[in-house]
Amino acid sequence: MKPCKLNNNNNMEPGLEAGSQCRSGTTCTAKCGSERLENTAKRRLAANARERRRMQGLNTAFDRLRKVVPQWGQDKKLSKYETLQMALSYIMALTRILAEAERYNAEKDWINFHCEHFHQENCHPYTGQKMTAEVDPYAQRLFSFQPDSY
DNA sequence: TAGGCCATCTGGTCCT
DNA sequence: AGGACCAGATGGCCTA
Repeated sequence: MKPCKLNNNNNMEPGLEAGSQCRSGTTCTAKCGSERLENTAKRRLAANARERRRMQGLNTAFDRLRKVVPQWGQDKKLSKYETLQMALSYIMALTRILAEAERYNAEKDWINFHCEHFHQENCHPYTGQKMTAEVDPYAQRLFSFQPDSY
């Protein structure tokens, strides 16, 4: 039999081992030991259940992440590792898009301002029209996102 | 059948 | 003290 390693039983003094004296005065015999084992087993089962719930929560979070991350081919669901890698790549791509868009807007404003004041005859001021990917080099460059290979 | 992925159990550690 | 978190072990399922 294993020694009384655990000190969580109220009847046991810390550090006592099987066969030594309990607080109640009884010896730590089969009954005491079996109660302790029972408590240990109960706590283990409770811990297992908590761990299961925790992992289920984690998996739910992974499923939610899979839904918002690009999936290359719908046939096979991304593994957890792939999901994290894809999320990382996706966030970086979106960050790049934002940065480029801001820079693009700044350039556009500056050009419009420059035209209004200095070169009106040669300018084609920005009208807010959408540009297609075929004619807009920025759009082509920004949406060429590919997942990292690993 | 080997390898990848996953769920679960378990013991240890940290935190409240 | 008890719960959360973590990492290692193990076994099942699936696919190439």
